Amino acid sequence: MSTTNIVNHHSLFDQEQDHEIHMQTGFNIPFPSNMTLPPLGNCHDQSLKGISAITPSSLSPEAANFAQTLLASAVQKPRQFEDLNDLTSSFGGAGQLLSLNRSRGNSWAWGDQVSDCLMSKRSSGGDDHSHHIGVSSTIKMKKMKGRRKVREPRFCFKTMSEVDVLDDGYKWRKYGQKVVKNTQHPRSYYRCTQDNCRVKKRVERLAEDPRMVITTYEGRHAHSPSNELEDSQTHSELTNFFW
DNA sequence: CGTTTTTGACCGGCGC
DNA sequence: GCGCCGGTCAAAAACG
Repeated sequence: MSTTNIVNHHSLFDQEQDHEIHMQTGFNIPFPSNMTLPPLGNCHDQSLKGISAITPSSLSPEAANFAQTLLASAVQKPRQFEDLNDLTSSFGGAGQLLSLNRSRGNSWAWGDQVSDCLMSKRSSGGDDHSHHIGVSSTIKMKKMKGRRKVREPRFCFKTMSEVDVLDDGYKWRKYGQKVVKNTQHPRSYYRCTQDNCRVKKRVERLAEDPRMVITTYEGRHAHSPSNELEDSQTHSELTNFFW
């Protein structure tokens, strides 16, 4: 991952919006200066609706963190991305973040619209290889009875990678694996090992192209990644910028 | 021996 | 209401 030179990152937004984002998300959001607006990518995969990023190779931790931060921010502040149908950024180093794109509405970010997506998906019928991201808001329903459902913001991105689990700087514990219909590859479920951190992520391979990995994050970390990087100090300035 | 993975059971939502 | 399906639990196994 050595030197992911994300120098020159300047915000696409004005300072006021930057500040607002920072207030909302608690994150500083650096935007690469070479971001462009590619044509709108069409993803037929329902699970990719919402926000997704396409990467040609495995993500460097920095790039993955950037993707998380940026996308989480987009989930939080969908309106600010309204003008930007897509975002494209590229990284040097280990991984390249080709494009970040979102479909209108941030469908997967907000629970109200999830059902709509499900219905439209179901109605499409046929041999669509799409598979939805299930409604998982009923966490611990039995234990906490009268607790209201809370929809955590989530986002996903697609990566060309040989390894399933991308190193994003966080520690994850696998808690489940499931074979989803019409796919030959199982879907894995991970939870952040940090105490009191309920962030989950799921990893699966794209049925159409097994070389592609779809990583879906749900929730946002309320802590820094617990990396055991030896030279974390040298990268700390970069890391701190992200987190 | 503490932590993580594996894996079938279980649960709730949804369509029929 | 029933069955399918995806998500989670949890006990046992595997790991280091």
